[in-house]
Amino acid sequence: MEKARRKEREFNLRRADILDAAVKIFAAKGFHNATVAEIAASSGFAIGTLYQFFAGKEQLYSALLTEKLTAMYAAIRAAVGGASDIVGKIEQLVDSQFRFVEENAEFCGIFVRGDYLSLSEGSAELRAGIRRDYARHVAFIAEVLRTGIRAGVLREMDPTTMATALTGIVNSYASQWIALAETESLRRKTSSALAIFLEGVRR
Amino acid sequence: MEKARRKEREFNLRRADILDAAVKIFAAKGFHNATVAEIAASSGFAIGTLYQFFAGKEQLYSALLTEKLTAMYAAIRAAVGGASDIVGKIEQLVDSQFRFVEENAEFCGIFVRGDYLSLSEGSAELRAGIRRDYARHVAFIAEVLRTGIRAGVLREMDPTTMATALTGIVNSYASQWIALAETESLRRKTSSALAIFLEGVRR
DNA sequence: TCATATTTTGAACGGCAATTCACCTTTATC
DNA sequence: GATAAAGGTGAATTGCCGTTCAAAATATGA
Repeated sequence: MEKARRKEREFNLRRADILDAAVKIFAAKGFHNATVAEIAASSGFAIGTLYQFFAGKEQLYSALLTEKLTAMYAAIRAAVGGASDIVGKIEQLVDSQFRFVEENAEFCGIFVRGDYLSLSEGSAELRAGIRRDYARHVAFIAEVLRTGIRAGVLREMDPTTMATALTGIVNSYASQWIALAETESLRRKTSSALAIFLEGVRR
Repeated sequence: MEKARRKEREFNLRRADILDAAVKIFAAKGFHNATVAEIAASSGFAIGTLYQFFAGKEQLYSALLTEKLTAMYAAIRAAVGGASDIVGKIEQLVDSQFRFVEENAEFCGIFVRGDYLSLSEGSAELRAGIRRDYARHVAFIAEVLRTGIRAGVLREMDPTTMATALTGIVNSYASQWIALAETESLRRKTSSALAIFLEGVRR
């Protein structure tokens, strides 16, 4: 049936519209202060309609976070995979992360508010999932760094410890940039971040 | 009047008891999922009594955060002030921060939950205050680093940029330590953090 | 000891916002 | 064009806590 195809496409379009409206509102007011009514109004649907797309407010929020973060991690992996030498990979790591933040400033604002995980106790899965994905991301970075150590380019040091430092630096710059709503490109900080980290870990 | 003295002392003791109970509960469940009734029960008072000490739930939470953070920043400044050379100051910075986190693991857990600022829109002051104090802290670190640059020990680079990197590294280690509920001392990471940062910024 | 002031108490109130669902409106099928 | 299915609607329902406040308990002092 060709009908089902179109139906599904339209369903996904509407769903995406809702998510787009939701990002803005969640970023502006946080999970608890955003109301379902507001998201409905902003996306041009009635309250009840949202419940056709998402089982509830938390599921909507959860979908938003999970889908965007998955895309971010994928983009970073792709960028890193594109570079051949370790230093290039580290550069790509920082640069692709900064690029994502710039291109999704509104979404990333959710994390800077300090309340991105203010969920009811019931949905511990989202919390756990986000943590797990983050841990995997750090592990991925550690793996990249490990190859650098093996190759003798980076100094002997626990790669997870190094990866934690690198993500710390990157997140710190990104948070700062979002919090101050700077207009200048965040990527101009790439060289500073790299300079500090690379000199710090290079053999 | 000697009576007033004792009254005040007792008032402060009770107040501290409430805050102690509140830390545990807020750290375990976050601001929204913690109920006033729970905090009251846990501190051994009736609900109504809490309202003699704090005007409301948010004010209680606000007092908790503000007072502890003020103490933390003061402790760090004192530690840094105790060292004479730049490298010593940076060491103290990292070490005193880690010490605070270790000694106040429960409190710091509030920040790692990802919902420490999930407040009603009304109390933007707390949010603003916490941000302002953090910005001041970074500015303080930048000032310390600037002296290191002037002295020719650290490389020429915007000190605020350096400070942002340093706080990023430190926060990253601290968050990791709390999130994983590690039993080993966090301070064993001091040398790694310093190694990376110092090599990264040293001239 | 008793009257008065102070403090404590927790049931009841009230507001808020997520969710539901009976009723429309649109679309599909014959 | 009639009928049915699917999708959309938003007022009403519901449950949840923060907050209040009249009454009870306790402290003060003459």
